[in-house]
Amino acid sequence: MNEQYVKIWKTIQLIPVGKVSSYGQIADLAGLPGRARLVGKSLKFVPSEGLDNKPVPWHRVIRSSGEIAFSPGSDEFANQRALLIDEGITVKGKRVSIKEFGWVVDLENILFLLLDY
DNA sequence: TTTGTGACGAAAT
DNA sequence: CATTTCGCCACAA
Repeated sequence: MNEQYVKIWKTIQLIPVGKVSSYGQIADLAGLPGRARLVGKSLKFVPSEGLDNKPVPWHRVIRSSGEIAFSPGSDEFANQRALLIDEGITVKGKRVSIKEFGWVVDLENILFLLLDY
């Protein structure tokens, strides 16, 4: 099991319902600055059963530009979009309304309590 | 070993 | 806005 992936997944589990984070932010919070691409890669292997008996809300991770990473029209795109909307997050086209719901910057304040570095 | 490719990002143009 | 350029780096060919 890849150590870095686990750290990334654990960090993603800290994103509250109704909020989103970016690949880069997750990388930073996971202690892997500059490794946004690695986050994307890890999401490909997210355990569908979850981790530590908790789900890994991969759909709450989007680009720093505020857009969903998948190409509009793909099944993956439709899937993520639906999951976000189900949580009450508005998505226009491929753009998530960050202005309304914002990034999970507060994560930095509670991170040290939940993650062991 | 070199090269191309990513669920990326920031800055410059 | 959109495009380019460069940084990052695991992985496959």
